[in-house]
Parts: sequence; structure tokens; C-alpha cells
Amino acid sequence: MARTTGSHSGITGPRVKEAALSLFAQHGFAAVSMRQIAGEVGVQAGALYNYTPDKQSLLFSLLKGHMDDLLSARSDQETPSSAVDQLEQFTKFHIRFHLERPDAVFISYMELRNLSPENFAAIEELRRRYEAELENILIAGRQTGDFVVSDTKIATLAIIAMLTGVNTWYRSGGRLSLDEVETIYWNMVRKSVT
Amino acid sequence: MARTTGSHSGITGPRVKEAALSLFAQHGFAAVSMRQIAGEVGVQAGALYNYTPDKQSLLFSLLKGHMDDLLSARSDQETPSSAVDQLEQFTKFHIRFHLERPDAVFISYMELRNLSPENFAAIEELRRRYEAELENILIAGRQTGDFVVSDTKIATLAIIAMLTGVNTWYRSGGRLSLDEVETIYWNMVRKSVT
DNA sequence: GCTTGATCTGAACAAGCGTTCAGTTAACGA
DNA sequence: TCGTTAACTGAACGCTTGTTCAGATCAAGC
Repeated sequence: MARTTGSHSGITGPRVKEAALSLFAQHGFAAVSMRQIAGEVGVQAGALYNYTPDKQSLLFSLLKGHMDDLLSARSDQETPSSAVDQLEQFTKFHIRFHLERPDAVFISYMELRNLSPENFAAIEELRRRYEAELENILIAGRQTGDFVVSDTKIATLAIIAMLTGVNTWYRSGGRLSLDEVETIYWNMVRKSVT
Repeated sequence: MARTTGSHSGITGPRVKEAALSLFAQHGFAAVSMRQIAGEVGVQAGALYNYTPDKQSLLFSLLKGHMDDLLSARSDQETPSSAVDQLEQFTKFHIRFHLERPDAVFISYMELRNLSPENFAAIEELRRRYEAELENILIAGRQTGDFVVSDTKIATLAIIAMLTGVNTWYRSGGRLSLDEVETIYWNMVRKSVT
């Protein structure tokens, strides 16, 4: 057994993923070559295959990691008691989490079609699980009379689309602070379901 | 002058665009080869260059055509007098127009990064012009007291993101009719700004 | 029926693709 | 200090890419 401490594998591995994430987000999965990724890491293309069996698996590991992070961060939060507070928490959590990792969000929406069917199904399952979090809030709030929603499934998708849309225009250091953005969107979300 | 009537150019040209639109939407611009497009049309790859100077221009012509159609269809409508009616008209127009051409909508959002800088700027200008239509409605409605909106620019982007999100899940023949979808979204939009 | 020229074929071009692998390098445990 | 082996290089593999172009095809105008 050689090269435990001081080995590059613990460094190069993450760097491969970072480079792939950034390049896939910029140019798209199909438009990025393994040689480009290797160049970004400062290594030859062949070396990448110490860290991924192939290009497709590299993409999947990025999307899977992103969804795992999302669900894990979400479940780390404690649940407020009222449905309205839960919705506010969800709204602000979603905006903040997604704005913190725009590249991962971008490829998670854009590169699903480049996944093999099994890999695609795995990601979709995680996405459904996340969406269910929001829908359950809407269902509970409707039952208590806090919300007026004709179709909770569609309202869920509409809200998530609206919130994720922040990523298309928000730039930190711009006209609005993150807090202001959260407040504006929360007001719109709240009103749309009450 | 030969081959005016009966010429294939009036037929093959549109077929190239249709095939390209469909394939780009399915697999992405970078993942589709000129030979695939040609195969779909029933022609050799070289023949495509009678209809486009290169692959990049083909993509641009699709996006440009889509945005022109959008603005033209929008301006064909007559303007209701009240801001609320205008917003309802815009909401339903947007949903219907976008659901009618999901492929064009998809690549218009996904393949912008594959445009050259000048082509990108041209498309962005058209998009801004469309978004201004909605923002002007919100501005007018706020002035009359019909709407309560803290930031019209963000509200514009939020609403458009929400509406365009329909394309990710709506399938005709599904649980909901187009009319029902329009109503549900219109209710959410209306409430979110009042 | 002949000429014309738009339309298309089929082969070719250089470049780049994902992936493999024998061989080199160098850090670790002993 | 030495042997081991993870990490990496560099070249090669067969294949695909966008694009070009000389030549074949064939409907239309005279």
C-alpha cells in the first residue's frame, strides 16, 4: 500500500468533478471533451479514467451528488409548526440553495437527456421526492384553510419553476441583495396560494 | 432558370429546419450531427449546405424564427382596456403559444450558449422586447392601483418563469385540458400581483 | 429535344472524439 | 534504502465530426 498521505488521488478526484461541472454548465455535456476537462485539471485525458469509468458516469455522479446535497440540506432544517411558516421556509431555502450552486442547477435541468435510462430514473426519483416536500406543505395548508389551491400538484410545479427561475438573472453584487430577492419572491408565492 | 415549380428547394428547406428543430430539442445542438439531420430529411449531408451556410446559422435561424413568431403573434392581439384584462390575456397567450411549440421553446432556452456573441445578442434583444410587454402591463396596473408589485422587473421574470414551466410537465390528453391549465395559472398569477 | 442550372450524391479532408494501455514516475511502508 | 504500487503520461485505436467539391441528375424554359 503506497501513497495514502500525500497521494494526489484525494485532490485530483474532486478537481475532476469541479472542472467537469463548470465546463458542462458553460458549454454543455456533449460539447465538452475529456481532453478539455483534463486540461483544466492539468493532467492528461487518460488520467481521468482513474476517477470515472466513463464520461456518462461522470455526468451522473454530478447530478446525483447535487440531488443528494439538496435533499440532505433540506432535511437538516427543523419544521416550523404552521403551514405558512413552512412555505416561507421552503421558499427561502430553495432560492438560497439554488443560487449558491448555479452550475449544478443548470446541468441538472439541461443534461437530463444525456443520462442513460436507469440513471435518468434515479435522478427523477430524487426530484420527485423534493417536489413532494413542497406539495405536502400545500396540502396541509389547504386542509387547515391557510391556502387556497385548486390543484396542489400544479401549484407545486408552478412555484418551483418560478423560484428556480431566479438563477437565470440573479447575480450577486447586483441591484438586489439575496435577502431582498427572498422577500420579493416570498410575497409573490404567499399571495399566489392564499 | 430551371426548377422553379416542382423544385425541391421549397420542400427540402423547411424539412431541414423541422428535422433540425426536432433533433436539437431531443439530443441537444452539440450532440446532433449534420448527417443525422440529413438522414431525417432523406438526403446526404452535403445537400444541407444548400440551405444553411453552416450548423451554427441553422441553429440561429431556428431561434430567430421562433422569437419573430412570438412577437408577431403577440402583436396580432388587440389590447384590452384594463390592466387586469391585459394580464389575463398575456398569461393565457403565453401558455398557449408556448405549449404549441415545445421543441422551439426548449432549444430557445437551452441552446443560447451555442450561439455566437452577435447571434446571442440578437436573440436576447427580442426576448427583452417580449418581457417588456409584460412589465408594461404590471407598471400600468400598479399605477392604477390594480396591482401591488414591489419590483416590476423581478415580478416579470418570476411570472414568465412560472408560465414557461408549464412546458416541462404538460402533455395534451393528460389529466387537465389546456383551458383548465390556463385558468389555474391565471388564478395564481392574478393573486401573486394583487 | 436541347440547354441550363438548381439540386443532390458520394467521396474526401483534416481534426477531434472517447477510451485503452504499456510504460514512466514518485511517494509511501518497511 | 529499497521494493511496491497508486498515479500519471503519451501514444495509439477506430470512429465521427463539420465542411468542401467535382461530378451526376433531372425538371423547366426555349
